[in-house]
Amino acid sequence: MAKRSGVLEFAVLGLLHESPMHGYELRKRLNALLGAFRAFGYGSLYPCLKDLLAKGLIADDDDGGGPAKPLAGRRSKIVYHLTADGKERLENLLGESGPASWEDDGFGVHFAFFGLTKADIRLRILEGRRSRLEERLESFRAAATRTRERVDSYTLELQRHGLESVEREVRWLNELIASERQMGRPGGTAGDHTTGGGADPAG
Amino acid sequence: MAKRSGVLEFAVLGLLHESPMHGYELRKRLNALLGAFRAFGYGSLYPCLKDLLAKGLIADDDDGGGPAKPLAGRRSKIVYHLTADGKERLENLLGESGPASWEDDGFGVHFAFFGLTKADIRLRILEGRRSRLEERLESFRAAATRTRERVDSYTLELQRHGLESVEREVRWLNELIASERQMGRPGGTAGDHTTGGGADPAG
DNA sequence: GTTAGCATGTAAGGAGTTACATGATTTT
DNA sequence: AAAATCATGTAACTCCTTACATGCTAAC
Repeated sequence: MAKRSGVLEFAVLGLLHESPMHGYELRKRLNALLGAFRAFGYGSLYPCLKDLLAKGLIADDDDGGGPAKPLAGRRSKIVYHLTADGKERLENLLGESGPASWEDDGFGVHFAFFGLTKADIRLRILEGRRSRLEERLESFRAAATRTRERVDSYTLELQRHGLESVEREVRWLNELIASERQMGRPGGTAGDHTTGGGADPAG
Repeated sequence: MAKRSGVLEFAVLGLLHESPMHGYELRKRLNALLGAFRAFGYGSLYPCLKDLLAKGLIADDDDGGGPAKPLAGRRSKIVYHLTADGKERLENLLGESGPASWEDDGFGVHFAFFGLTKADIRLRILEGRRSRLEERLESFRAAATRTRERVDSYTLELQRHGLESVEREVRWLNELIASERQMGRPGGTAGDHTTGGGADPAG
């Protein structure tokens, strides 16, 4: 049930919430936004837009906008925007803080739209992610201990690097969580967020 | 065409090359080996074994081994081993050094079996991976520069973290490449490999 | 006026996940 | 003998990728 929870759908809704866009531009923004951990092609994006359109979560500006097509029968750009239903769906997605938002993909999108997310949800997602990673660390370390004698140095090196990467992400999360907690103190307003500042992340 | 090139198939062949095993154990070893970046369930593994069996790349010990089943009609363990064809296929996979071996998944498996890989191939894969990552860095940085003004601090933080992760992997690769080059010097033997030793990987 | 890049789409299919279903063996 | 864990498997499904197909628009 957890699944990968439609990263694309979420990202598209989130981006269209900021401003209406057409597919081609959407794809660029998408890959700039998620670039670090995910990339989509047109073959994924356009069918997704089609679905969202069919579900009534987005609409193209052509509907009721009169003859907006400048030339022949086919328009060359289709600008999509969120509908009321789409906004509602996005709100629901933004409100989720379960397992789906801790997985690699899910976490990435959720984090990318933290600017639209309520403070308590942000914190729960960050903490969920952290314990997810800590679980992984434990099982890696357990597995590493059990099989240590019979692996070559390359395998070992791969495991070491993987482990360090995860440890690094945990430290990152710790900083973010601390920062969130400090922010939440005074009024409880979910407004502005100054990115850490200093806090030199020396190992 | 590059595809994701059957990570599972490769990993299974590689593990069975070390020693014959049954599915359940294979899965544990698999997830210990690749754990850092990939995990598979039985729903993936068993169909894969079935395929490999059908292709004649692996065989279960039951074939020609007489009545090895200790009890009733159903055996409770099925131990697989590589066939000659399977060994050949593995050799081919180990000899690949194209784009498929630079992608996230592909690289992971290839690296996991560097112990079985020839020195020149190892070097080519490491260098291929490095330039792949450097391409990514460039396009990220370009995208970041273009869209900098209109993203919130969380998006920025996500991109920064992603960028640093990639930079970190590049540094790791640099160390590995240097180590490979030094190793290759004297006799040209692809035998033993002492893992770096010191070389404190401080940021 | 042609190349390069913008822009939209579809059909076929690969790769793996989830949930389900079942039985054997070991531990308590 | 109950519980845990070992062990094997299947069917339905989701999500995404690849390759293909097409036309518009700006630059050179």
